[in-house]
Amino acid sequence: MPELPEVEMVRRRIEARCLGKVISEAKVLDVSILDGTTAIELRRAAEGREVQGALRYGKQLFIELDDGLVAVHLGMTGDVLVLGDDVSPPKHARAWLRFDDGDVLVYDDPRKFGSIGLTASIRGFVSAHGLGPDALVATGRQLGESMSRSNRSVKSLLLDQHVLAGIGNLYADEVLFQARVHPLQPASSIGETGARDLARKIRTVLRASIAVETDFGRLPNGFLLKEREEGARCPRGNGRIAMLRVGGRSSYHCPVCQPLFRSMAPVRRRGKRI
DNA sequence: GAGTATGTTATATG
DNA sequence: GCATATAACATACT
Repeated sequence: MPELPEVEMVRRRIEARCLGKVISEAKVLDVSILDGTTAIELRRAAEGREVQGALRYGKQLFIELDDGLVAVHLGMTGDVLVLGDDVSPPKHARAWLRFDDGDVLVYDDPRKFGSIGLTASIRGFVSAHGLGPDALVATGRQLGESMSRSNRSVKSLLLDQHVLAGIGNLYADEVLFQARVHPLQPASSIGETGARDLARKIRTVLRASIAVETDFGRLPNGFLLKEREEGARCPRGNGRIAMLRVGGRSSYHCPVCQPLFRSMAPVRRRGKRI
């Protein structure tokens, strides 16, 4: 489910359905999803409060209450549903907020990699977690700065939330395909121009997905996500899609469109002499 | 049973 | 201590 565009969809859902509602009951069904808080604390923070906003930073979601924010991370399989009183909750509901009008906001998460916590401010949360700039607003300069001083592969950097917040495995592949960059290309070889182009492609790809409500089938032609599997035809007609592992994650790419250029000298660390 | 999965982080390694 | 790579987390599905 959840990379930046999917989280943005959830944010919009909450904004559309929950704004101005007062929480009558906050219930935690599985405490293992709580991060840095307890069920008691969450109740105290939420019950009787009004939902004033739904915000997002990278993949992180925030439900703004009168006094503080509920921080929700969807992990790998998390989702937030807003259901009527009469609808039975999904099988893997882990927590819910019931509103005074009977609607229920349900946090559903089969694999329980997600989390729910409390925070006083987004600024504080972002700095405490060391998150990089949100992928939708990150500049080429910011990206180039991080890339230039890393010996890692460009894909590992795109996935690193300390560098850039919001890109996950699927969108990383799409961005690299659009930019015609091989996932294993050393980040330090990307250069200023390359980083500017990557930053542009990141915005294009994320916006395109949000525009089709993350329904990959409705993406325009030319998007890898429409058919991201080994042996599929390259969307540009240049060959077959191949898969390799980068940092333990499957990485689909077109070896023809995205050749690997070997390679440049690694970044020299401080203090090293030849 | 084996292998895979949209994420993060603790732990290991050099 | 730092940069980087890998294992582990829990569950469902092919």
